[in-house]
Amino acid sequence: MKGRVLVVDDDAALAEMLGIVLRGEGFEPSFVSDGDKALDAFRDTRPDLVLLDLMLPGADGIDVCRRIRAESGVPIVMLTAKSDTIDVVLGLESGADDYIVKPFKPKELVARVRARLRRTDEPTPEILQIGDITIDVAGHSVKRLDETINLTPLEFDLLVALARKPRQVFTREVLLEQVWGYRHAADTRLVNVHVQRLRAKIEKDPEHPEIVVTVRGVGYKAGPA
Amino acid sequence: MKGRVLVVDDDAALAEMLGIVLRGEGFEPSFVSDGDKALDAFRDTRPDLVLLDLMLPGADGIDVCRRIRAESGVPIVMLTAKSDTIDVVLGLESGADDYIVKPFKPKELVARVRARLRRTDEPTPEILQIGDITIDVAGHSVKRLDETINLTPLEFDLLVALARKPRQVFTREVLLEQVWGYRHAADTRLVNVHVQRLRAKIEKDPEHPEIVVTVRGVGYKAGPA
DNA sequence: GTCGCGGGTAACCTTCCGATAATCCCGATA
DNA sequence: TATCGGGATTATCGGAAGGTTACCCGCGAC
Repeated sequence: MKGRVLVVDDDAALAEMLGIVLRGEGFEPSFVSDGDKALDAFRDTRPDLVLLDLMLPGADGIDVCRRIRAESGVPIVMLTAKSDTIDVVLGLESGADDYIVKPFKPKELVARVRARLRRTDEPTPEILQIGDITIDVAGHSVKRLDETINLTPLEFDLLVALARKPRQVFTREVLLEQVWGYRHAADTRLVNVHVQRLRAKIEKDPEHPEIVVTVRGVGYKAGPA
Repeated sequence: MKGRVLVVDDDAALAEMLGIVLRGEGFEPSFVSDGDKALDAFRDTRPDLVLLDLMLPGADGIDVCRRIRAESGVPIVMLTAKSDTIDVVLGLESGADDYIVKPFKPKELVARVRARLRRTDEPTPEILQIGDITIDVAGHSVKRLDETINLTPLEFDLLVALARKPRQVFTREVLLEQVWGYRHAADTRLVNVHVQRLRAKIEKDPEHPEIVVTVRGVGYKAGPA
């Protein structure tokens, strides 16, 4: 079973206890005490599960939870000081999968961690990033800085095809084959039309595209440079 | 101690014996003989432990085990006809917690069942939250801000299936398989109707759904964005 | 029996999307 | 500046996808 667990908590004594318990059960814990550093730590360690204290210095637990959830579907278990209903609701709304009220029995914690890990045999959801556009492939959702953008199925597929290999140029023929499934298409101008529609929705300034860029004489690519 | 035990076995004589033994020890057994019906029975009875025969008509034991494990951390004890190593390995890999080789002594079975139940420090109450809808899976209850909403079993299963992976899109085919158990269904419009009925009950404004959202050309998902 | 309820089937309506085609724009080159 | 080619833009139409409603069937309660 996978076992990397990131513990985000500023209580040193508690963190030490968690370390002993988790290691004893075969997990590999890593630790960070500051909310602001949690996201960096998450990116570095890519844990299989996050244990997150609600009360933190720096960014608070709910904020951290949302940020992690924005870029990963990793299981998140919240630690809360008391059974405050509001906290619980907020925690779940912000994307946590479970919560444990302090004080808790080590066995209970381990049981919940195991339970969460068991149902995460799927790889973490695929999130693509181009400029300030974020794409959640499994959720078929596209955002610019938390602002949801509505794309048609075709527009979405087109964007994903480009974004999966950023900076690589795709000819119209290749796009027609990958996105439309047309082989040996004669007329490729169809691509132009849909690139245009896509730009109208996702570009800040459609006159000067930064997400889907034209490479004259060749085709299109995602991102600059 | 909790004691609901679901027995999945097609051997009527064995099932009867198990029933007598389990009842005699204070458990509440329920029975299903067909692998295909096991998952439905599991969802209906919400047992505290599952006794699962490896050889079954319909879906086989390993398949059933995986499906149950996909939606619950309930302890699963396998019954195997002979000490076939491959079967044992497969069984444990598919998520079973223990196995017993037939023929076995009733006392041994009871001992293992007790051991497994002891180790289940109360199953984590699975609470799902989508918008202002709260779902208590074990309690089969759905609320909007302390207001109880009455759902039919099918509607409930549909909602839970979606809510277990918020923001992830499910195609109608997948929903038909997960919720209805239909495999390779031809006509998927059935899903539309029940999504519609579900929305009428749980959405504040069914015209503009926020809990169960359509993703055109793909399917449905729980929650926004 | 019959009443009510849950669930499946089907018909109809509405909305939306994607392909085609026609036109415009712009930059490069002579 | 005239011309040409590649790309951008816009309008329109047919069809597909989803929503909505009505009806039917089966089953359990009474």
